Amino acid sequence: MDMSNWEQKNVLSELVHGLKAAKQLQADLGTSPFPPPPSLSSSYSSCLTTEMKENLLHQIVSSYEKAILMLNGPTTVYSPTAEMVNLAADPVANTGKVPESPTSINGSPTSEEFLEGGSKDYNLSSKKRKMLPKWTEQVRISPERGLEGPHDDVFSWRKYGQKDILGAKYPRSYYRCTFRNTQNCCATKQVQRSDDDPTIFDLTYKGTHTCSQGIPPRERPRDNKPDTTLVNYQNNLLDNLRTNLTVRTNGPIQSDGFSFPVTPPFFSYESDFANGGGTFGHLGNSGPSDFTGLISTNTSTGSSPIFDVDFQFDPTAEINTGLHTFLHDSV
DNA sequence: CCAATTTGACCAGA
DNA sequence: TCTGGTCAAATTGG
Repeated sequence: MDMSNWEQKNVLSELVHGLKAAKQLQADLGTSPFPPPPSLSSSYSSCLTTEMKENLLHQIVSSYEKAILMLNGPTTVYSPTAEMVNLAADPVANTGKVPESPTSINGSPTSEEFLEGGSKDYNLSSKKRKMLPKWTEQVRISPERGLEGPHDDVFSWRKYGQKDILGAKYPRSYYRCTFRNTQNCCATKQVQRSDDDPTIFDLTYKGTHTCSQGIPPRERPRDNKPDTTLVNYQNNLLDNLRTNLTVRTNGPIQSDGFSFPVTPPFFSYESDFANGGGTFGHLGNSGPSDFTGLISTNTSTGSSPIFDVDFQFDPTAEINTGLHTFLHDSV
């Protein structure tokens, strides 16, 4: 893998950021054998709010996610140019004290974004534009669901607008997180039906969920019993993925495996596409996969390949993912 | 009654 | 001024 200096710097930046957040959390928990670095000591009064701790956790996990993704190669359906969105113009969207946690998605956000974290850096960036990660994906509705659209994923969204877009056949719908007001969650998404293929929807997500949806039930004391809440959560995710998802890739397909994120979560594919499909496992676990999937090629479209993806969770498997925005069960 | 959706108005950036 | 994005009052639905 030949990485450019730019990529190396980004990976390094991610890891440094994750480490920084981890140390801050560690210090707050009082488990650090070392005093906090001077650069952080000013905010080290060991009085982080739960919200701040969760935010730090978010940062840690997403930093690792991004670093891994970068190392795993740039193949993605997301915009490779790190489209960042300035939502500072929306006063309501930025009333929260705790900024949006960086996403796990490969929006290639710059380090500037991370400076918005729950540390003292937050104040340093007060003059900077509030940046939220943005990424897009394409989802094709399945025939049995009709044309109602892929409007339900694992998050609950509330529609707040619809707009006719110049040059587009279909209007664009605007959704925000249901818990925006109650939990200060600034995640939004836009849904736009494709002009070319009405069964395909372009989804544009902005920001990640900081609400309880984005942070699933915390790990319980280990009693060897499966966390049913978590299993339900998995199944919910599974159902939605199964029902809605077809992933469209933009880049050329390599026969020796490729990876792309499907939001959520990310998968590593190792399959023989020349034979029309294969299986894949959850990326990033050294142990058994949390879930597996089946890919079959869909030949109905010509040059742009569409793969039908079927997911299967192993309900007995312990969730251990650092690669999923809302499966933060680790740490 | 409450929550979600609809839809015209409003606003900011290009 | 045009366009995309958001607001918020009115409406709908459970």
